[in-house]
Amino acid sequence: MNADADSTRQSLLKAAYEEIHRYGFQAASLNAILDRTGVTKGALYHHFSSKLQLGYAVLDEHIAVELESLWFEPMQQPGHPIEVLMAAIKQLGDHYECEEITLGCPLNNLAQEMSAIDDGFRQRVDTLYQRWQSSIESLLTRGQQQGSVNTSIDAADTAFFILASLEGCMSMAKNAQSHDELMRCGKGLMNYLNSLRA
Amino acid sequence: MNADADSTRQSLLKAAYEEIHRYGFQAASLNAILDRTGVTKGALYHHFSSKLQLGYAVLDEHIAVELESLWFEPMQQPGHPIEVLMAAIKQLGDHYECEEITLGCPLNNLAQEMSAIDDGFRQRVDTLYQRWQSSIESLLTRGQQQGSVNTSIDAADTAFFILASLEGCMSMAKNAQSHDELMRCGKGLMNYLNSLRA
DNA sequence: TGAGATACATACTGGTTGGTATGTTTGATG
DNA sequence: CATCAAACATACCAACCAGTATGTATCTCA
Repeated sequence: MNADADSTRQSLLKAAYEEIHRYGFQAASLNAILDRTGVTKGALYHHFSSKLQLGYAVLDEHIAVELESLWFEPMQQPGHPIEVLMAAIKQLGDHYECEEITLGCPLNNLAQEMSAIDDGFRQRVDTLYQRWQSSIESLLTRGQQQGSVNTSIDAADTAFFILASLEGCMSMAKNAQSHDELMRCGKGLMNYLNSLRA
Repeated sequence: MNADADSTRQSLLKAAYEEIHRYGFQAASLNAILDRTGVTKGALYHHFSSKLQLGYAVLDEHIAVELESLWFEPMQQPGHPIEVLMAAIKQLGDHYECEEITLGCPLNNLAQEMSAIDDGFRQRVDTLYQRWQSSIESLLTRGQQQGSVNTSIDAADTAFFILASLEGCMSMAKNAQSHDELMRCGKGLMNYLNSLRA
């Protein structure tokens, strides 16, 4: 694939991501994506064999990459595990504020919409959630070994609950369409995280 | 409206609820709902002026009623607030197990899908969430007055976080398609609730 | 018993959807 | 320079969608 071809592919992915983020996968219109990019239908079907494959590519190549820089990288920071976690959540909240709270977490949106009706989506989302969860889990385990995190908790279960709460907070904020509600929820989450200290 | 007319209306609401629960509102097909019920299109548009109004009716007359019996009634039980809360959550989890975990919480599904693109849905969901939250809040407040709940927490913020976590847990379980994951998440939630005791 | 409203039933429409068939242009390679 | 595949472009299609126009039973009530 030459450079031009790759750039049209990327612009399709970006436009598809935005369209899906706003309207969901099923309601996302290929024609709208084409209008937005100026790409023609022939070009789209040259790069992606179907709407479904385009959706998978958005997950694999766009959302997964964004999650990498927005979450997995901040989690690599040194320091007190609880504080690293809080900082990562805070950063996620800030980014989330910028790009329209009302659109929700792209990953959670797709999970909600598609996991019950398409297994390809479900498995991809599941893989990302598992990586997400284990990144939290290993942070907690490290803290337990260092003596900075309460050893009476189960790291895996707790990590899972933290992730669920985080998604729940973003979900509630999306519906309330209010940053205040997100902050409110964030407060509850921070309280909980503090209760995990040793 | 006579008894026959009301029963066709109810069967439309039920089928619409099921179709929406599985595929979402936008992807729900009126023809599929008609096939499922044996009702004709003329009858449907006699009872509901549009697909949107049908969707609103599903929220107002089906989901709201279900939430009433599944949550608000159990919350009226006497006893230790934290234990009442836990019992209500457990009951919700049991019911949730029966009717296909993979379909998710009907209210949360609609919130996710529609709140960003239709204000009628958003406001209805918001109202239900607010009632849901304040039912938890008043339980916590009662506990604080009785001395059974930690007085250092903010009842409103905490109630909001509990609700968000609950929705998050159901959301994660939906994607994982596993009751084990729901239980895992429930364990985390129970731990958190226990930490709120005085 | 007759008039009018309620409760349907049937057939249809315009618009949109994802997808395809068939072309043309462009760029790499021998 | 010729060749061939990659990278598009245009026009079209059948299926489906929500919604409507128009007709007909049935039920109520004066």
